[in-house]
Amino acid sequence: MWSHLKEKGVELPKITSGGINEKIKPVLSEMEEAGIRIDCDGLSLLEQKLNNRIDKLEKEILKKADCDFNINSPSQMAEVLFKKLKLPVDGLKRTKSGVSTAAQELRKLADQHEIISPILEHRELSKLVSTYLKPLPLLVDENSRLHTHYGLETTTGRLTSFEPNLQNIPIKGKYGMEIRRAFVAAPGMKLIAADYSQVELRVVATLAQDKSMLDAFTSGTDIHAKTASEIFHIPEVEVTHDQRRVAKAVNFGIVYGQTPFGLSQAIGISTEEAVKYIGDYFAVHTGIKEYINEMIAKAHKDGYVETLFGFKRYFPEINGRARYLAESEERMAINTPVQGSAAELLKLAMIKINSKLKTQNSKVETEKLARMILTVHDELVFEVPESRAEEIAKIVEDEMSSVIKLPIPIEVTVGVGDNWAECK
DNA sequence: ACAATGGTCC
DNA sequence: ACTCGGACCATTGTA
Repeated sequence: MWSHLKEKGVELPKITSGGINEKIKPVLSEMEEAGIRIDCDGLSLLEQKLNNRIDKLEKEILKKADCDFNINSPSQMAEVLFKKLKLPVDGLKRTKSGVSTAAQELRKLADQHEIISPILEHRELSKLVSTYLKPLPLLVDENSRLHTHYGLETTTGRLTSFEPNLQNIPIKGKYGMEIRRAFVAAPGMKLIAADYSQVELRVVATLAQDKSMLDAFTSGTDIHAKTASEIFHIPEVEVTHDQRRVAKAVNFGIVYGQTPFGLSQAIGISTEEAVKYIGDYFAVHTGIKEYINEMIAKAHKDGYVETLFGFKRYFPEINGRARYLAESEERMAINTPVQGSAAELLKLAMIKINSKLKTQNSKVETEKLARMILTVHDELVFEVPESRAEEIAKIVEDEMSSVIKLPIPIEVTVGVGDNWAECK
């Protein structure tokens, strides 16, 4: 499907998507076995701290509601907010059972009642405690190491992580980094974190042969700033923080098969504005527009699309009468080659790096092994002897950025530290 | 045991 | 009326 890209400078190794999956299985097993060391005391200290705050917030919320109810229950929360306190429901999303109390909706009510702010903070903190701080320490082995399990059964070719899921460890917010600080290197070792920057946008630029995007990545410009200059019709140097934020959402949306409504919801603008931004975007990015049309056409005609390495995803409903299902599958047809090819790049890099590390490790004693211990979609984490950290960081960076030859650079950011948060 | 709701990540 | 890709997991409430 993508063989024509060869003339444009894309060189694929002799491996198929299925071949990659067979080759990565032993790599994943090794990573599962290796695990990652957790500072349980650190987590439990943070848990206590958050629990104290949660207690205070709970008292505050119940007092402001002037009744007793279960804050963790969306239905009871809706009852209190919209029946007892009579907060306005217009413009709020609804669920099957009533008015939504999702954080995104509650934020719209922040000015209406002082109960909203403590509720949002309570939600945030109780999420961190119940999903991460409490369960993770229960799962460590005798060496304080956490062993996730990796799965290969996704519709796009990405990996999954479960029991526990280590691919959704917090990073944003007030406490995200504090939690990542508890993912530590063993004594005498360092962690290395290496991630691809904007790999999905680089992949779609390549698949679509979109001139504007290829130029941006070749010259190393800030891709979101460039998009902002295109949709706001201003010079790149005049782009404001907020314009860049909007442009970033547009770029993300491209990869997702975005609709004006979806974009408007994502960044809180009107659908009219969203229509304008998307229209102006496609006026410049004709390659992307064509890519989208081609994937939709192919999915309708052949019933599937595929990734760079030939992974196929089928769309059984795309020619059916259910419009919603068909449109949903059209968006998947746009996204799957992008997300799936990016996943294949990372898998191939993992296979190559694992082999390289094996060669390197053959010279050292068991205690000084350099191991790949975690993968999070576009990021790899390693635990390596302190003395070899810089040398191995360089190897990882080189292997990741040269994993296959694209017409544009594949940039990699590498960081070394004593814990995951420090690797930036 | 299961669905609904909500939330974390890329 | 409703909507942008891919996952996993905790809690509540119902069956």
